[in-house]
Amino acid sequence: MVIYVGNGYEYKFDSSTNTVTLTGVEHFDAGHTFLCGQCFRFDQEDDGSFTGVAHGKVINVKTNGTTVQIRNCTEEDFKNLWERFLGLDTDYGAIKESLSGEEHIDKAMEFGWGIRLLNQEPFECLISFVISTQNQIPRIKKIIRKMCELFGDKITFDGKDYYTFPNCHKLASLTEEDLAPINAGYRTAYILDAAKKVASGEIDLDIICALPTDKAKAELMKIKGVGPKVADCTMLFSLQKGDAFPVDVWVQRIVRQLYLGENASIKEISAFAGERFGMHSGIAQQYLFFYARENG
DNA sequence: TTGCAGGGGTCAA
DNA sequence: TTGACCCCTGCA
Repeated sequence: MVIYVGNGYEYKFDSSTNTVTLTGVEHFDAGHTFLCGQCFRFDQEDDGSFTGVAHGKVINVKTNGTTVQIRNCTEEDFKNLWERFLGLDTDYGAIKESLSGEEHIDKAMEFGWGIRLLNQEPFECLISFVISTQNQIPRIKKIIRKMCELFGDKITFDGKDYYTFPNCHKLASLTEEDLAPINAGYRTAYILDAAKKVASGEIDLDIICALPTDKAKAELMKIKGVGPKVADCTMLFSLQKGDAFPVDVWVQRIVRQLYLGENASIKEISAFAGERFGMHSGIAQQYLFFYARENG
């Protein structure tokens, strides 16, 4: 069975192995997408593929040129979850065209040609980036892994155990003592504050998603441990705010070096992004971030 | 082996 | 605007 999906590629579904194979997919590479720092729950396998958990399910994603293979994936889940999760419903050719025309961003886009913005689950994304503050990726992943092991649900794939991300009610029911084993340090209180505000409805991520970016950001920043950077990451990676431009140390470095000079403030960097990259600031940030980090 | 600096920021004063 | 912050890692 071959079905035209409508975003420039075709897909085949093999029900005997629960594998979806897409052909003719441009602008997508699993390594670029999962290693550019937007998510912490997908790990690389020996064969170069990536396995991770989202939406309470495990999938394995492998790219080879313009072919994408997704294992442990039903046809229904592909259409309802993974096409959107992986950003395969978005026309990256058009986005890149609108961003190009200047040497630095062109070089960054060429380098990270296969990055797509994932559409992650908002609560998981929020908590993950609260954990990310003043922290390094291996430790962020470790804390999240431990939290899922202790408070998520176990699912098995390929003979290995994986764990779902605990929901807001589960986390809101915990104490700092319960969370002590994950070693999140001072972030533990922030995790609990976020979980309680979301569980109680004081912070409604669906409503925030429908707000314009500046208002959504102000709402998110009512949570302890959520400043401008964490709010921008949450909006960009899970609330479809493509104009959000998270400014972290790497982005500061590269924007100063390439565009604005040593003395540019974070405010000036944000303003520059809005003017230069507009509604696609977020994906531009990912290209620049990946380019900066991979090249020191 | 031990000690120290610094890390995908944020809070509080 | 500035220091402190949990804990971990890399590096003398």
